[in-house]
Amino acid sequence: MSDEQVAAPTNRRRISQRGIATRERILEAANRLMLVRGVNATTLDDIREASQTSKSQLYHHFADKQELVRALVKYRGALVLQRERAGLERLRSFSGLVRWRNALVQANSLNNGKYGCGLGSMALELSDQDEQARSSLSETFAAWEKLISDGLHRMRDSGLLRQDADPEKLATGLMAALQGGYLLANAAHDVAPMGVALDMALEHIRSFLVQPSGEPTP
Amino acid sequence: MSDEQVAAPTNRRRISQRGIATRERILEAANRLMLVRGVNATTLDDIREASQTSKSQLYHHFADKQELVRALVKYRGALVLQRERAGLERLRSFSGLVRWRNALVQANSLNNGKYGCGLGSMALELSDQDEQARSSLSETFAAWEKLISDGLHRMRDSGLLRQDADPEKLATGLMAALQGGYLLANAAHDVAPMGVALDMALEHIRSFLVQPSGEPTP
DNA sequence: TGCCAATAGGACTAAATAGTCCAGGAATGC
DNA sequence: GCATTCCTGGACTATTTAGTCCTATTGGCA
Repeated sequence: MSDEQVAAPTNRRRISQRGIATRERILEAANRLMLVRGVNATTLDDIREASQTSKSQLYHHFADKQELVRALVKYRGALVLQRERAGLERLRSFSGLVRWRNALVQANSLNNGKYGCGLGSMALELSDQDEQARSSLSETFAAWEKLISDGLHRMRDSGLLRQDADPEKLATGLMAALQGGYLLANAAHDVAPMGVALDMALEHIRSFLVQPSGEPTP
Repeated sequence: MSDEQVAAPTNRRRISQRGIATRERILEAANRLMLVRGVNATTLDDIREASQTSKSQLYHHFADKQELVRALVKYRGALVLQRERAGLERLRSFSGLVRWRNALVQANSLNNGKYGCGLGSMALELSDQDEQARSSLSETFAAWEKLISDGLHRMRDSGLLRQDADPEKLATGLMAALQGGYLLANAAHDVAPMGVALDMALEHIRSFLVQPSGEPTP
């Protein structure tokens, strides 16, 4: 309930609390439905019903479906970044990365690998269909990677990582492993490949530690 | 023209060459269109037009759109495996992996990262929508990974890889890096992240070489 | 309190799209 | 070469779905 700004409207009209709440309800419903069914397979009537609103409200808050989808891209991006910021902004050690990895794997295992990453699935579905959505998603991925690479920079600055470690490339590799892991887990309906993929990326990062220590990643 | 069996029909009816050719033409058009627009965003009329066929032919060869999509999943899977078999079945050295990586990156760079992997994009779009398609895709991924892990087994047996290398896990990690790389490249419309992701996976494999040798991956 | 814009409800329209049907032409087996 | 089955063309229907419109209600503000 602390994320009202996540759904902040962009227009200049006078706007009431009730209107904001409705808009939020629509986005929340779209988020839920489109995560499991995909964007194109979700109809506006589905969203209308799930959000307990009406057609006119949908079109009052969003010009058309495309604009709703674009708003959803931003909405989801803000949610993911909010969540990830919480988990990554104090990252200072390798074990912190392991905890981060475990949290993601555990969350995904709750639904047996289904649905995957909300951003990744939109990325494949929309990238070749809506340039604006694509670039918005691309920015979100970049911001997400930056959260990781910032942490790796801190680790390098504090002498944990060798100087020849490249935080940006390591972050990109980790993100690819994460997204690829989501994808394979989704296809297999089994979280295992996601764990394997993330472990590979973590091992790679570990190889840049100044003094390799600790157990192999679990 | 050596891939007629790729589109082999499954029914028991008497079937003519002409019928096979039409079916093939439909699948080929569906393949092309759905790669760039996605499955759900491609209509049967699009396919009818692109394949120079008629509605009745579509429904003569496929019960409905879902069955066409399922056939496409198999068709694409067969094409990918055919291509990958050619590139992987003689894999015996680390430099062979590097060549394989370069070929994939180069192919993807031709369209600036767009469209991604035909299997990966279907996986995210269909996995939560059509259980049959999902399991078919999952099998194809497994077969693809096996091509890789078989090669890694050969490398381990010949003493190139250390005994503690786990070919199956390494193959899963490599596949995740590949799919995640495709996804990020598609979102960014830039092939670079795909290269970084594959390099990470290759470095990881290289760390299991008995005597690390050669230049860093390009 | 009363005005006015924002919000809500929901029937309705238009367009897109999946799916059906039938009649005629082409292969194939006997 | 004839009958049977497959194959093709395209008009047609039914359904789904995006998008519109009109009326009623609510809430903020002078």
